[in-house]
Amino acid sequence: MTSPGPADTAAELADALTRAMKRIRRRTMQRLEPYDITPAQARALRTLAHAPGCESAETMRLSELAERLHIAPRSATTVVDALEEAGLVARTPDPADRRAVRLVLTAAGHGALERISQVRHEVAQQYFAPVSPAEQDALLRALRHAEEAYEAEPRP
Amino acid sequence: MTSPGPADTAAELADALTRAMKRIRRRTMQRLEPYDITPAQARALRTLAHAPGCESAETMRLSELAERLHIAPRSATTVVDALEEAGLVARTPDPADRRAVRLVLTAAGHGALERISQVRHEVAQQYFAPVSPAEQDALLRALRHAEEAYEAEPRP
DNA sequence: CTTGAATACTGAGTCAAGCTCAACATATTT
DNA sequence: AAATATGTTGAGCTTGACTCAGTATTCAAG
Repeated sequence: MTSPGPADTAAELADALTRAMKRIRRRTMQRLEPYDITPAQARALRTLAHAPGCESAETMRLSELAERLHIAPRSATTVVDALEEAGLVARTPDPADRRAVRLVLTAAGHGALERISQVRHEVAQQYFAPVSPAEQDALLRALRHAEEAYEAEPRP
Repeated sequence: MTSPGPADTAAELADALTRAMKRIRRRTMQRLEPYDITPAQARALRTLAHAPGCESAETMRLSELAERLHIAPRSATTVVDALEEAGLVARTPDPADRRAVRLVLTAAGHGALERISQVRHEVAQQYFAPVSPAEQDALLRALRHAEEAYEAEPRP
């Protein structure tokens, strides 16, 4: 509380980040509501779309989805049930392992995903409009820098 | 996906922000667990501490807390019940308006708050360690810039 | 081939943290 | 005196998770 060193900057950075995220999340949710996409579904869809090494096919196992969402497999079943009922995702058999279920995005699922990222883009663009492109770039680089370091050296 | 214009930067910025916040929140929670402070309680305490014009006394009405937390007054009652039971907050009568309840942090409440901000500082510092102080400053300024603009022109 | 492990589904019951609605007591304001 | 504001309470609902336990199918190793 005496000398405004790097400690304070980092803490204030965390605060500023929190505020920004709150704003952006809140708005995104608001604008996604009309489409009947719940936050949980949006998360699942985005996770499903960012399949790991699968460049070509958006196909993932239920267990893998659970892991990536940090939820229990039992919960993932319920989430996928909802997604399937909404016609956004289909459960298809895995040819290689007939116990497994592969989750594939339907056309509607792709559409929903499209809307989600569209809204995210718009909201973010609007929020960051007052920040100059150069500053935006700097921001992005700094965040990526921190993230890369985090990924490289994860202490759980 | 063709021309990396400002739209993409903003969107990627939102993504990066999301990731950063997730990391920081997750870690902070992990490190706060041993103290039996739930996220909701931490939020309430921090809100209570950042009383608006009250530089000297951390005193706030229940309705004000509800508003600032964006929760219903009914829910705020429950939150404060828990906080009071944990001995972190005390309900005291408002001398000026005897319907009202003023919420004041107890000594334990101040202690908890101290731990919370300590942990936040440490986690943030650790996460942003790979980012140079200059970059951190730039980051902070940019975020504040966006935030100020947001506050100035809120379109609900 | 049998056994054990893995993958997923299901049901039951729990929890946290919100919500609404409705009723109520007490104060304040008009 | 009547209307309004502040807070509390109870009941019941919702979301999005959780655990535990049991089942069916399939796979992999002995």
